[in-house]
This record gives sequence, structure tokens and C-alpha cells, in this order.
Amino acid sequence: MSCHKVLQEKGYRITPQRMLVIEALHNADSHISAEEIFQQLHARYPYSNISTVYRTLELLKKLNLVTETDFGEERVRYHVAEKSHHHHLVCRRCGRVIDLDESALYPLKGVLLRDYDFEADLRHMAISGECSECRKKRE
Amino acid sequence: MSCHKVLQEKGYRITPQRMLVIEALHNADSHISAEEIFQQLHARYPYSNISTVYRTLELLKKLNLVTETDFGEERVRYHVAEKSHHHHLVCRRCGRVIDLDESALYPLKGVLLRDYDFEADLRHMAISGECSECRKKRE
DNA sequence: TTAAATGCAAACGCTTTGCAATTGA
DNA sequence: TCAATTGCAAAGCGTTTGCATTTAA
Repeated sequence: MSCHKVLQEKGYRITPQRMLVIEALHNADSHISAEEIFQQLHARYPYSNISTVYRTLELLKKLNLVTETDFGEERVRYHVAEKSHHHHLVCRRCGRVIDLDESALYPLKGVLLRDYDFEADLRHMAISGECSECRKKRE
Repeated sequence: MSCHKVLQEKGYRITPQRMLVIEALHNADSHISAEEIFQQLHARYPYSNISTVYRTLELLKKLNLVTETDFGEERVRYHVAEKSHHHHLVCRRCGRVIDLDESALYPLKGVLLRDYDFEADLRHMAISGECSECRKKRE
């Protein structure tokens, strides 16, 4: 479901700023920060403001069109919501982000529910650690 | 190993402010924020300053005497480092924090290493979700 | 036409920092 | 004694907000 269409259906206005924010989110290789989105927006729309970016991201989050992930940086990152959830393995040395299929977390989810009676929300996990390359270098 | 002793051995000064920060960390039922530590310090040491709390926490972190955990709040929380690691299940509704033994995460750690060649650092995980009580209420 | 959306500037909350004064060892 | 530590004030950073202006529908 395109962001454009959802906005339209729900009666939100399609503004150039919103379109550019959405475009930046879609074009991003990986997860993108508000600041990075703003840079792209500002390049094409010099009078735009970062508060518009934040307001648009808030709207898109509310509509479940984007998700927000905290990678343990000082800022939060965004990406377009996908049907099949995935997670992130973040190398603490090189910052590399490896996508992790949600199925890898099913066993954990089961244990938490069975043993701790806790329904874990594992939709947006970022697991810190060390990737194979950095581990090789260190050894 | 007491914080006091480590500081002394490493040649750091034992100041009343540092002692009170350490005391607050030890007395805390659960994970405590810098602001909460400062409130306790300030009550006994009116001229103290929160920057001292942050500097002390930074020092204690560096010495591996306290750990910092991000529960997804706007601020980070601290607690004294323990021999046996544990993790946290944080209820997104009532904020309840359930301690999770690290053994629950061993299987996940294994999968990540085997299938993704990724050495996960699962020492300080906070998993968001819904506790049993809140789930009952909702149903 | 008009409510929604924007730009701007200022504020916010948490954290960090420069610097002069204080203090533990 | 004197370098380490502190208090203070200000800044830094990402994010939010109030308000007047603009704009999509």
C-alpha cells in the first residue's frame, strides 16, 4: 500500500513536503534519520523546515506507514513499514546493519510467553554485537 | 567488588558526592535515572550539581561498575553491574519491569552466531511487550 | 473558501562542557 | 601542596510547540 494512497484515503493533504519525505524514506538504502530526510527535502525545497519532517514522520508512524527504530545512537531512525517484519543486527565496531528475519526470534518469543507470561513485541529489535569481519580483524 | 574499593584502588578520589551517587545506585529497587540519583544527592548535599552525577556515572561505567540501559524512555537508566547478567521485560502498558535470566537468550545467541555469523552482545537487553496482568485487563 | 499544513523561532529535556573555585590524598 | 574534582552557567543536540502565514482540496 503506497503512502500516497493511504494519506489520500484518510483525507490527509498531499503536500510536496510530504511527498519528498516519503520519497526520501523509500529511496533510503537502510534506516534514515530525520536530519538526513531533511537534508534531501531542503535540497529541493530550500524554505522547508525540519519541524515539517518530524510532523510528517509522526503522521506516517500513526498510520503505520513507517517504523521508528532505536539503534542506540543519539537519534532515532525511520524506515517504511514492510509486510514481513525484520530485525537488525548492529555491529558495534563498524556500524554494519544486518537484516535478521523475524523467524529467528520466534523461539525467544515462545519462551517469554510460556515461562514469563510476557507477550513480547519483537517487531523492532536492534541487537548490538560484533559482525564476522570485525571479529576476524580483532582475532 | 565494592565501588568504593575499586575507585580507591584505581587512584580515584572518594568524594562525598561520589559516595552518595553510589549509595543511590545501590539502594535503588530497580534501574534509576540520573535525575533520580541527583534528587537523592541534592537532598543531602544542597549545593551539588547534576553534572557531577553524570560525570560520576560516566566514570563508574568506564570501570564497569554500573551499566546503562535504554528502556525506550527519553532518558537512560543505570544500575550497579552484577556478576550474573539479567535482562528486562518491560510492559509497554504499565511499565512493569520483569527480570529475565540471561539463559533465556542463549538459544537466540546461538542462532545469531551460527546463522548470521554475528556475535550478539545480549548483556543489556530490554524487551518491550505486554505483561500478563495488562493482557488480562485488555481481554 | 477554509481547515490543514507549513515555516519560523523559540522552547524543551537530557546531557555535556569550559572554567574558576574547591578539596581529597 | 596540587592535580583531581566540583559547581555553575552556558551550550549542544535532537525533538516539539505556538503562532501567524500559506496552501491543498
